[in-house]
Amino acid sequence: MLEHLTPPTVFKCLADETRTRLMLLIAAEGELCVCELTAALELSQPKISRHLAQLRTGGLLADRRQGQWVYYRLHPNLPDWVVQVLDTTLASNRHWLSADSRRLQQMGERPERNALCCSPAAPSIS
Amino acid sequence: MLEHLTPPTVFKCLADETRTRLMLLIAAEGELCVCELTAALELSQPKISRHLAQLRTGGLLADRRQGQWVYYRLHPNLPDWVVQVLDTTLASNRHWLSADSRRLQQMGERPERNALCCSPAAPSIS
DNA sequence: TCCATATATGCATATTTACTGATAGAACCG
DNA sequence: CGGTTCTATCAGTAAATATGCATATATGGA
Repeated sequence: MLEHLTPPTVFKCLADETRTRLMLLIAAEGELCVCELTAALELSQPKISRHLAQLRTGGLLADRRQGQWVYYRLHPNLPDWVVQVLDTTLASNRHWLSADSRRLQQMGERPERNALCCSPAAPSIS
Repeated sequence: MLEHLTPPTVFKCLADETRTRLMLLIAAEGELCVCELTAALELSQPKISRHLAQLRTGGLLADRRQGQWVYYRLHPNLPDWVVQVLDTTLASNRHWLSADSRRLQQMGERPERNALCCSPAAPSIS
């Protein structure tokens, strides 16, 4: 299903500042909901949602709804090389992402994640 | 000089099938001239040249002229994480690149590379 | 100098992609 | 049910990007 994730397909998904920030934040945090991402990136909700939809359609992200919130995580069947690319990029570009990370940490009243029944999402890199 | 190579900037350069193939072939081979790349990808010379120019302008490739040929290699000051991303992608997508590699190997009368005075280009991954 | 080969670029066009604002859908709570 | 919050999508438009063709530039050799 995800085996047609060719290199240019993946890079096209990442070829936008908003989408790169979304992917790296999610790779770093494990799972985030739309409102958290909207707050972290300080962008309009429709804009965030549209880019998330693009990443979901492209097979890079998976989503689950819990109550009123929709949480996004890296797609569980993402090929290893893609995860490696994200981790490598994240590891060397923490400072580039730092403002977003900070806004996320300082965000008040973040929705609480309830444990998943089967497979809790973990960051691909701590 | 290359420190403004942010993740989205790099991914934008790679967000095109032709450019991804060019970058991975060059990463695999070390140094290739325009006519070799044109033969490997079976695309028109202006198209190849234009994409190479874009990669050069973006700071991903460096070029040198030797006689009538212009050779392209990964930019020597490319940040480590970019090289890692390329190597990771190449390692897991050899089959995707195989037709291009084969055409390159089977190409007749490839121009001969003379040794550089200072720093011979080596593949970033063998 | 004239010609052949290799590479780069200008221009017009076509395609893709992103953005804004408005609105629709879904879930929760009283 | 009615209101509120969170998320998704639609329509129209603007902007960025890719392409083909012709042509310009550069090098080497007869």
